Amino acid sequence: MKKFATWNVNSLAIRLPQVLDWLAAHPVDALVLQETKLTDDKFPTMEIGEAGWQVQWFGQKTYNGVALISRERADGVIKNITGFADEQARVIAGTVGGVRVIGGYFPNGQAPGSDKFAYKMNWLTGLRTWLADELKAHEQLVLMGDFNIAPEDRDVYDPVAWAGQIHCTPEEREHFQQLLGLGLTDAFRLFEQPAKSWSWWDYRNLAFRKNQGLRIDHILVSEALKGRVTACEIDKAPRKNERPSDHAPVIVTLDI
DNA sequence: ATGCCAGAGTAGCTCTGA
Repeated sequence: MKKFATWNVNSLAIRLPQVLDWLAAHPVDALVLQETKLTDDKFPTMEIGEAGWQVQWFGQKTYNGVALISRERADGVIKNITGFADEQARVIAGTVGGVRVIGGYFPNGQAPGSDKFAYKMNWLTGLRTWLADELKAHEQLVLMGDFNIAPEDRDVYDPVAWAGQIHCTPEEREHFQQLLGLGLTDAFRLFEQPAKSWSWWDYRNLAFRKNQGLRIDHILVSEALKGRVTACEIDKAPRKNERPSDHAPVIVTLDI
């Protein structure tokens, strides 16, 4: 049995103690982090290593930044999307125990029609092109991260208000479907899930207390792993911490 | 119609996030 997880921590400098606590309680094979918001020289390599974990990291100043924490050392580590030139640190990939683990912090996109939205579309195309090659090279693959896409209306607390808004545009949802078209499966939807399951809640408006959120953090698995998924859950517990990230971790369990 | 909250850096405000 293997477990993999993803968590947008919204600053690892702030959230490191919570990440170490979470790992101690959830001994996963690999955890990918997004929005570390740290330059590589400031990454807490020591603290993570002392807790008994291997780690690969790829960051920049102020924004973005990703990491791959694993029990076994990750091989074949790649940073960002091969073939897609990018100033922003958004992807880290590595092979852990024979499984290709890809962690991504997908662009936010800000608003349809903006430059940032155009960047998001180009980035998604670049990701898909590269992923096709990764899937050819690695039969067992998990793509995890903050996709910044709510795939369907049931992934949105108020789909009428959010219709056509960022994370919910037809263009973004089409890109999500094209990722599935590569042979990937949304592990969360392999199971019956509670209605109103979200992975992100706005810090404002008491959104968590009112359970007003979006499901934008996902775990997609390759064909070879699809039949091996035994569970996929969102862990809301860390969102109840005193100083939480606005995102919750998502965990997948595989019978491999 | 807008901002709410949170984090980081150019700092005592602006930018970005979702």
